[in-house]
This record gives sequence, structure tokens and C-alpha cells, in this order.
Amino acid sequence: MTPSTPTRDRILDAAMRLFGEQGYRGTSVAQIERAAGLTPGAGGLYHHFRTKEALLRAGIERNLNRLDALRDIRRVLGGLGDLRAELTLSARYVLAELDGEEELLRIMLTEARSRPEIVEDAVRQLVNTTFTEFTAWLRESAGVPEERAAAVASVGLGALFSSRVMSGLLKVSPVGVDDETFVATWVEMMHRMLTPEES
Amino acid sequence: MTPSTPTRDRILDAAMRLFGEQGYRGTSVAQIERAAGLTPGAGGLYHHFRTKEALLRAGIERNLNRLDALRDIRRVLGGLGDLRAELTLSARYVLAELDGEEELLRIMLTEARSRPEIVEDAVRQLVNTTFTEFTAWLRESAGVPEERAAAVASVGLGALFSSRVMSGLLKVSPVGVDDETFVATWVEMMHRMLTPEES
Amino acid sequence: MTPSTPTRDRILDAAMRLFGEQGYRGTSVAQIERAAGLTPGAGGLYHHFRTKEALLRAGIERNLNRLDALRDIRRVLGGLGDLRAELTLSARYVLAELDGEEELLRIMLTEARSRPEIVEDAVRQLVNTTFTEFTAWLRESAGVPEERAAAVASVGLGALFSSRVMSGLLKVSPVGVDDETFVATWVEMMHRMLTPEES
Amino acid sequence: MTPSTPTRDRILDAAMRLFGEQGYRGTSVAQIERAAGLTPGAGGLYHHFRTKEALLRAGIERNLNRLDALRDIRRVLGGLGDLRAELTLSARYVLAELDGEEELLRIMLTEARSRPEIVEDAVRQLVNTTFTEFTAWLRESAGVPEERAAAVASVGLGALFSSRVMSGLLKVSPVGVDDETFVATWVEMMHRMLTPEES
DNA sequence: TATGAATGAGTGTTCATTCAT
DNA sequence: TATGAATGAACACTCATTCAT
Repeated sequence: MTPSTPTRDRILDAAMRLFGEQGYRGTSVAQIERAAGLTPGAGGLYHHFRTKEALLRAGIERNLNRLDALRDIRRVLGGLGDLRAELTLSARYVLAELDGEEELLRIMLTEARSRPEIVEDAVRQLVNTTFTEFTAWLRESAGVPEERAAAVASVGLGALFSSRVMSGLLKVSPVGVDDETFVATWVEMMHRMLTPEES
Repeated sequence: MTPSTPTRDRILDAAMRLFGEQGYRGTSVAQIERAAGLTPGAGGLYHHFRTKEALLRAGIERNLNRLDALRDIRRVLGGLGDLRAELTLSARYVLAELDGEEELLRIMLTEARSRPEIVEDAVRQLVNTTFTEFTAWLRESAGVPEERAAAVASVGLGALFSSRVMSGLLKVSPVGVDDETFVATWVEMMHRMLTPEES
Repeated sequence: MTPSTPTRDRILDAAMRLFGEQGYRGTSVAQIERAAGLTPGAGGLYHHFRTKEALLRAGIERNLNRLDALRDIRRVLGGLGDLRAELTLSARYVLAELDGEEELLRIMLTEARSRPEIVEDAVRQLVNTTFTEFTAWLRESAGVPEERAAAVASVGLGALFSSRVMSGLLKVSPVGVDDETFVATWVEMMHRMLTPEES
Repeated sequence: MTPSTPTRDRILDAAMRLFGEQGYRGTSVAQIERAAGLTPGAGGLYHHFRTKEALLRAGIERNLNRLDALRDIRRVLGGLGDLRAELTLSARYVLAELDGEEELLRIMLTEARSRPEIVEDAVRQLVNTTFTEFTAWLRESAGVPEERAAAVASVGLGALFSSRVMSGLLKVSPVGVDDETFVATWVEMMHRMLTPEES
């Protein structure tokens, strides 16, 4: 019951990596044990987690907590004064966040249908929080009126999100739009959206 | 359910539905047989498909062919003269396409990691084709210079795509941005991007 | 119910060949049908044989009948006057017989344990008949006293028989004893056994 | 039956017995498990053997090792001084060896065609070794010239071998030649072959 | 805390056989 | 006479989980 035993962490690491690579169902308890340095098939895993599903739950939670620690960086963003600069930082930050949690993202997308209860919280934290914060930033820093903010955030973050779904999950990089160009285009798009059009 | 449709088709229907709901691994051959009106576990499925995997392959192919009939995006769009109207149609068309193939989309996202060879072609057809055609439309109709077109298409279609990944796969509708608002915002964003900014 | 339909024979041919190559259990009805020019798995075989086992039974019987036709040649043997020549012919004849029915021999050896009832008759005809005739020849032509004849035949024919079991079934040819040498040695051995030893 | 012997051995015993009785294909893993005191169909066998085929392989190897202990034929034979006595011992020894490994012999004959790779080594050890040693004995003790030795061994051992194939595998005992008579006849035959004929 | 051994339920797949057409 | 489709029973093998040691 000592929740910080090294073995427990090794199991979590191995499990999340394998879940990300092969899916939850595609990963056997024996495989996880082997990857964690335990005897495969001996059930040593069950001294640390009551169930394979409990392990998934714990793994997702741990990754989310790790994310929370990083999310404070967000506060650094504000107050640059330059809208373009702040947008660029925002984009890079969101993409980096998604990249850092590619594993988690993959698990969530893969298991979303079969275990909605488990994934619900994770999605709320990984997606909704970012969404809410970005919406708030749009209102406060860019002066976007309330009713527009959510919609603009939805479109803007969606573009970033899907870029990572494509590359990380579907292994598709449409044509040859590299990250830099993608971000630059996104920034310009958002910038035009946030500045009044002089018609 | 309708025992008059040919068995092969009933199997395909059942399989694609179940694959979409429970994933490929999560769906047993017996389940598919039962859903197709065959005796579960008797292997009647194997008179029509050599392998469970061959069934997946055939199912994906069938759905893609069904899509191909609808595919000629530019024909639908062309010649309205009004950029805003054409963009709105574009958005609605792409979203409708994704909605109509929610099942296929779900399978592709879920199985992309474990069976990349199978999904590769499907992705190319479902994602890349749309991408290529939209890029072409941007160049020809909206007069976007070549080097920008791909990047703009990437951002624009990405936003649409992710909206469906969120709602269809993750069952997340961030805040309360309904479809109409989402499309309107997207159209405005694209429109500003495609018309010269008078600085 | 026309027992001489070409199809029936094609099935028998295919079945016996496949049974010899892969064993009875290792050969599926569908395989036999395919090899006989019928649609595999459609059960066309069952218009000619009530059961897979009935097919085996009929196949063995047919091969045995074929053998019976040849066995009269045996009468040609007698009366050469020269013991050595007659022994040589005997050896060659028995070996040729075993070679010609290698398929049948293989099936019998393979299925002997699992279906003793079927194989019983075949063994009696293929082995015992030859044994009885050879014993009779020993008595009549070589003048071997009754009580010795059976034992000598047993040892002599056994040597021939095992040579074919080794090469045909076990694919073993011990060292480099070619057929000619083998027969010559066998003939000398039998000849010494059949002529009174002058001590 | 004896639940105290290690499970692995009980599985091996059961498997070899059943393989001998019903053939490899004819024996199901569940049957073996039941005979070994495990729950049939639960796959407990797979904790000890990776595959049904690996089990066969291990079983054959174990039986061969058991044989090796007894194998030193020439040590048993040598130095009696009397050729007849030594031949009698030889015959009895070889027959006893074949009787003791009737199970193995049956498996080898039955599976030789379908799994040649597995049986190859076994044949080499069970047949060829005996053959080689007997050949050597013929040369050294009985003074048979090199070129004759192999052929004589081939005929002589063949007779012994086939006697066991007949009785053990085909359940045929031609006429009523009992073992004693058979051996006596064989010894006389070999003896005449090994002593110079005074013409 | 870790292991070796076991188990119940299930996996995809094969196959001999039947039957309406 | 032949076929397409179906079925019941079996198959080898996997896996999450338990438990005595």
C-alpha cells in the first residue's frame, strides 16, 4: 500500500507506453509485467493494482497530474503586449502539450468508445481546460466579445488539435506543410480574426 | 436483421457497426455472426471472408467506395460566385461527409496504430483526397497563391476535422458552440484569410 | 448409384493420394473435392460416398483389388529350377509390390491404430497372403520342412518389408546399401538357409 | 495419475501415451491435460510447453535420452567368444529395445510423413545408431569384410525391426511364429551368413 | 513483495456433414 | 449430379485473475 514503490511506477510507465503503442486490449498483463521487470504471467502486477482496468485508470490519472504541473507555465504567456507574439507562443505551447502527451492522447482516442467513464475526466482536463483557458485569454487579452470567444477558440484550437491527431495518430502529414508554416498560418488566421476588419 | 439482403452484406453491415462501437479487437467473430443472423461461433462468416482481418479490409473498402460516389467536391462548389456562400457550402459538405462516415472514421482512428497497412489507403482517400481538392479550390477559385494554399487548407480543414473527432469520438462538445455558430465562425475566419488585408 | 462414374474414381484417386501424403485426419474433405475437380467445401463428395471414412474404406478396397489382379504373376515364378534365380525373382517381386502400393502401405501404417477394423482386412491381404504364399513356396519348391518354413518366411519377408518401411515411410536409407546389393545379400542369406549345411 | 510427480512429467507421460495410441493429430490438448490431472481446455499445458508441437518434440527427446543410457550395445555383447550366443543376445537386445520404445516407434512411424523435421533426429538415433553399431560389431567381432557388413546388417536388423512393426503397429503376427522360434531362426540365418561356406 | 502453477472463459478458425436449389 | 450456404462440434491457444508458497 506504499503508493510510491519504484515497482509501481515501473508498472505504470510500462503500461502507459504499451497501451499507447498497442491499445488497452492489445496489451496483455504478462507483457506489462515483463516490461516492468517482473516475471511475466506470475501476476505480480496485482500486488500494485487491483485490476488491469484500475491500472489504466491510475496511469491516466498520473499523466494528467503531470500535465497539471506544467499548466502553470501558461501564466507566463500573458502580457507580452504583442498579439502576434502571444498567439505564436500559444500555438507552440498547445502543440508541445499535445506532443508531450501523445501517449495519453492516443489511449484516450482509442479507448474513448469502450470505456467512456474512464476517459471522461481525462478529456475534460486535457481538452476542456485548455479550451476554457484559451477562451478566457481571447476575452481578456484580445478583447474578443464573450459570444465570439468560445466559437473562435473552438475553431482555433481545433486546428491545432487535429494537426496532432493527424500526425500522431493517423501518421498523416498532408502534403508538405511543416510545423513552422502551419503555426505561422494559424497565427495569421487568428490574428486577422481578432483584429477589426476595416472594410 | 433483414434476412433477405445477401448474407455477405449483412455481415459487412454488422461488422462495421460493431467495429465502430467496440473496436476491432473488442468485437468477436461470434458477435458479428449473431448480429448478421448466423449461428454465433459456427464460423459461417468464413464462407464469405477468409479472415476477420479480411472482413475489416472489405468493410473499409466498401465504405470508401460509397464515399467516392459523393466525392466530387469542386463540382458542388464551383460557380456560385460568392466566396462566403462557397465556403459555407464547403464546410457543410465536409462535415456532412465526416458525419456520414462516422463509423469509418472511428474505426480508422482506433485501428490506425495496430493495423497501419490497412488504414493507410483509407486515410489517403478519406483525408488526403479532400485535402487535395480543397487546396486546388483555394488556388483556382479563391486565387490563393500556391505556397499558401496547402497551409491554409491544412488549418481550415483541420478545424472541421477536429470538430468531428471531438464530438463523434470523444463525445466532447466544448462549451456550447453549436454547429451553426461553428460553421459561421469558420467561414468568417477563412474569408478574412482569403481576402487581401488592407493595411 | 452408378458406381463407375468417372467422378467417383477421380475422388478415389485424389483421396488415396492425399491420404498417403498427409494422412487421413490431415486431409480435409474440401481438399479431396478440389483435387477431384469439384467445388471445395460444397459437399459434392457426399453424392458418391456416405462418409469420409466410407471413402477411405472404398479406397483401400479398390487398391487391394488392383493388387489381386497382379498377384497371379506369382505363378510365373515357379519352376525355374534354379533356387538362386527364383529367390532373386521373389525378392524383386515382393519389393515391387510394396513399392507399387506405397500409398496403401503408408495409409495402413498411419491409420492402423486409430481404425483397426478398417485396416485389418487390408493387412491380411497385403501381408498375410504374401506370407502364406511364400511359406508354401518354401515348402514346395525349396523343400523346407513345415515347421521351419513359417519361421524362415517370417525372417526373410520381414527383411524385405522393413527395407520398404525404412525408405518409403521413414525416408531412411541406412548407410549406402543400394537395392541391388540388398537383394543380392538377401538372396545369399536365404540360399544358405535353404541348402543343407555341410559341417 | 500420481499428483505428486511434477506436472511437466505427467504431461509428457500422458502426451506420449496418447500420441502413441491415437496419433499426434488425433490427440487434443484438452485430452492431454485431463490425462495429466489438469483442467481440460484451460490451457494449463502451455505453462510447461510453448506449443503442442514443442510437447511432441520434448517427449521424443526424453524417450531418446532414456534410450541412450541403455545404448552401448557392443559392451553388452563383446567377449562371449561364442558367435551363436552373441547373435542371440544381439537379437534379444534389439527386440527388447524396440519393445521398450514401442510408443516412440509408433509415433515416429505415424508422424514421419507429416512432421519429418521432428522425426529425423529420432530416427537417426533410434535406427541409425543401432545400425552403425551392429555393422561395426559384424566387422570387428565376426570378421565380416567391410563391404558386406552394411548389407548384412541391413538385412539382419531389418528382419528384427519389421517383426516389431508388424506386431506392435499392425497388430499382425503372421501365422504362429513365436518370438523364441523367430530369434532362433534369425540366429541360425545370421550364423550361416557369417561363417565361411565350404563349397 | 514476488513467483509458479492453475483455471474459466473466450479467441479465431477448421471441418465433416446437411440441405434447398 | 453439383453447388452455395449453413451448422455443431471441436480445435490450439490466450488471458485476466487467483492463490499457496
